[in-house]
Amino acid sequence: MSASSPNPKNTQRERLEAREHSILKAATEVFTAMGVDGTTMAEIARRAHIAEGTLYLYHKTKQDLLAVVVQNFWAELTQGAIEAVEVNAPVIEQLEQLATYHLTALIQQFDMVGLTYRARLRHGEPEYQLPKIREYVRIFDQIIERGIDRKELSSELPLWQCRDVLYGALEHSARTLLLREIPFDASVVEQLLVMFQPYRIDHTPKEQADPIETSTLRRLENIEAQLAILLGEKGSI
Amino acid sequence: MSASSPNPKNTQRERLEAREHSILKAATEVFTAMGVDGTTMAEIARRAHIAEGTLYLYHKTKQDLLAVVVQNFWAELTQGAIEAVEVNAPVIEQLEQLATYHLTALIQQFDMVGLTYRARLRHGEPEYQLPKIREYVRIFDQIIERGIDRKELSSELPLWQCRDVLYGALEHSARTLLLREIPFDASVVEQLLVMFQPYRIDHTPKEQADPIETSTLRRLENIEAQLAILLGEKGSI
Amino acid sequence: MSASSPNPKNTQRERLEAREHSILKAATEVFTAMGVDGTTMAEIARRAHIAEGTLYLYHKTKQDLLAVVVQNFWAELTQGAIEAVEVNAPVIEQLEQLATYHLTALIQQFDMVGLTYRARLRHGEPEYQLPKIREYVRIFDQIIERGIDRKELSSELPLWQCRDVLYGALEHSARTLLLREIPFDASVVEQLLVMFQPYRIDHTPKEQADPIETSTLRRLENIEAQLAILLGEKGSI
Amino acid sequence: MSASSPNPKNTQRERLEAREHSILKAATEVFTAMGVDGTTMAEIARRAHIAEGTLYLYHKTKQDLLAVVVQNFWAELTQGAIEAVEVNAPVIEQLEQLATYHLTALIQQFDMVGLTYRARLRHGEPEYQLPKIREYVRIFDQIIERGIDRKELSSELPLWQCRDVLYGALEHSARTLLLREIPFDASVVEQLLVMFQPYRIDHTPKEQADPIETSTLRRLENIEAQLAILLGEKGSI
DNA sequence: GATGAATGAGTATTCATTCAT
DNA sequence: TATGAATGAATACTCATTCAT
Repeated sequence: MSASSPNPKNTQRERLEAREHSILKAATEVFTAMGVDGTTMAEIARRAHIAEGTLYLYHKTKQDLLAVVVQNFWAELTQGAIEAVEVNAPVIEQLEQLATYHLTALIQQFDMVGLTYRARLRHGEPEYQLPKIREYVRIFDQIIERGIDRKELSSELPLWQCRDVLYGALEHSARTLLLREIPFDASVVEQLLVMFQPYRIDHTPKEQADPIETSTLRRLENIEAQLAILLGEKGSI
Repeated sequence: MSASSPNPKNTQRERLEAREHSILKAATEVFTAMGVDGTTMAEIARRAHIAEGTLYLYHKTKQDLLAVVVQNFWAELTQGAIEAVEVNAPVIEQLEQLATYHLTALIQQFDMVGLTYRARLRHGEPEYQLPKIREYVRIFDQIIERGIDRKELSSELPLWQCRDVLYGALEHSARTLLLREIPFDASVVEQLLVMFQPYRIDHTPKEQADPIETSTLRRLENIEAQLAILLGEKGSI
Repeated sequence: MSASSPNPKNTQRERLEAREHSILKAATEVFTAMGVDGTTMAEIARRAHIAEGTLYLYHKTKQDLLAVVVQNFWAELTQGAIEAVEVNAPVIEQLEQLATYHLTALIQQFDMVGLTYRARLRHGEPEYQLPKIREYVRIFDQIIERGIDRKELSSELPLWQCRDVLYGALEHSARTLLLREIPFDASVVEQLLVMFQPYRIDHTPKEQADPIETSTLRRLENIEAQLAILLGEKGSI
Repeated sequence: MSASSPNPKNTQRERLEAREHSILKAATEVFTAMGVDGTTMAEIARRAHIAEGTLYLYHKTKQDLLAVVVQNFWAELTQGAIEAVEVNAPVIEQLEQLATYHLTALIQQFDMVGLTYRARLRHGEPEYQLPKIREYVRIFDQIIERGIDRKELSSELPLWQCRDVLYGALEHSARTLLLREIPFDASVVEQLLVMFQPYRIDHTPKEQADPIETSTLRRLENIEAQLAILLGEKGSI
């Protein structure tokens, strides 16, 4: 690297990255606008200002390209969610922030949801989990964990049941809000937060839980842990 | 056809209906097994034991046939839901029955959910509502209305917000339960019913169930269910 | 079947057969003229006056079509060979007739030899024998068998060694004769027939023809043939 | 390479030759294993450990590379044949040695025969002769010439007819022997050698050929020579 | 109504070849 | 010379839909 050129090697790499980016941009536009079947590799290439063959240097298959587009969406969503949540706020507020962000984002880019389902299909395997979705989902889990750590939430909270309810409800609500052409509705989020009420821990001192009951809980936890091992933790998101 | 036949004119009509039925059956099988893109009109015709051209006497396009298949599914789902709900039970129980039925049915025929989304797409129109789905959704509304009539629920209850949460959560839960190969999980339904608590009008004041205790019981039930799976009763609900 | 139409059912069948025939004709022309790789399904369809898709109703694959074209060639060759051989002539003459016919036919349609090799390739199997070739080859065997039956040939004759020598030599000779633009050369056939001398059972002892004398005559005949070419009768055999 | 190296300039040339050699080796392997169509320049480059573009510095097109590969094969075959033939043995034995060598070699590397035919095709030109094959074929001619010189063979022997029969028969025999999974069969060679019997000159004294006949022969030879000129010696191998 | 042969538009993918570094 | 990223032409095959019997 000579002094006259601060990053000469990058010239090439940067070009490649710029291309990769323009391909992704073009693909996202076309997939979103035309749907998976309506999308042509030729059209993506045209919009990315490259030759059709070049597309295949970056993505082996139309399906692969779709998967990358979708992954990309969830990665950006993750980034946005991280920024939307104030870590120091009460967890119940954090949940509200996450839910609000999720609902808003889905409403704005609902096409990506359809693409996500199409991207999951994989050689007859029933479902192919996109890794980036898992990362996104982790944000919810982290908030709950934080809440339990801070004694704001009961450790009894059934994690994935709540998670499924939250995301499922928000996704579906986004769909119908779009249908009704309503840009956003906070009451949906409110409804959902009710779900967490039973697990909120009031810090005003109250009676200690029954010690016998407590020991029962501990035994239950042991059993559950052992079951999880037996079941191989199959299919957990 | 003998003269003794009570409805000779039906012979012809019956034939048509039988054909229509076999087409629908074949189409449902193929769409479900092969996906929309993997399905060919030729294969449907073969399974229905009719000529390819005949298909088009009954359904103008592949899309239309898909739509009818999907409509049919929701119509049958509606029928099942009506039978699953005991009109005279407390509405909160009716909601539980509906939710349980819905979750169970989706888990068993989740492929139809994917088909439903594909059937909605309509030549660039953003969404094409399938009428039969509306009928299905009405069942929920009717229960709520019944509850308000009977003074069991507050008229403040935000109807469609709750509806979206309920259906969205159940659909998504069905998806992930399938993924985890769990045949059914009642706790999802229970979580959702909490949502209606604020709108319950309790006539006989009674103690609020301890949420922790409740959840403990639920967890016990889940453990039993999972043990059942391990013991080879997989697939039974 | 009404009397007014002698074969009404055939109308349809005949159409199909006519199509099949025109496809084969077109395919043969194009494959022969352009080579396997130079041949396009579109071009074949065009020449056969049918749609491209129709081609696939008759032949599942380009390879399959090629195979049929080649089979067809050998079937016709077989027919011609049967007609060219006089069953009642001395077997040595029959062999000459067969060899002459074979050489002549190959010279006229040598492209088919190349196609034959290309048609043999089959999914990585080293060689895929085309059944019609076997039938063709049987003609040689039958003559030999006939000769042994009639005591004109010794049963010591090594059947397939001689067969390979005969066909291999004729094919290669056809190739080089074409290269030299010589329409036919009887001396090749004569050379080959020498091979059968040791196995001839001569019933009427007679003088062995002087090989030199014979070859002199043959050369004279060739000269005449070549002069004929020079005089513009090129192409006639 | 240090200055003590006796030919420092060769370092560079040697590198080039090593590359050329590794390209040829790689190309031969891939063409042989995958067939012409199954072979990609990329794969050849990979096996030769060079960049794709570099291939084109050594060989202008894929066809050219194929031609070189084939030429190379025939050059090596020529070398082997020269070594296989004992110049001092009786010519009939030399012919046997050549035939045996040829048959053996073809059986071992029969893929090259197919490649040879594919290499001949040249942009619509009917045939494109590979020079190295001519050199190989010359070996046969040399043996015959030697035989005539040594008075072991008659000068009447029709050179190229015999040549075609020999090579054609051997090639075809190799093909079918492979098919029958027979590694080698000497009887094929034996069969072929019978062909030369009529032209063998017995050194036991016998009657002088008819002088008139002789002069006739001489006149014939003159005519043939003149005809050859007229025909332009076109296409002779 | 029923048939099924015919249609032909539509496209992902490959790969020999080029050319800017 | 060497590289390997970029090119883009080229094509077999599918399948929803039509229409002559």
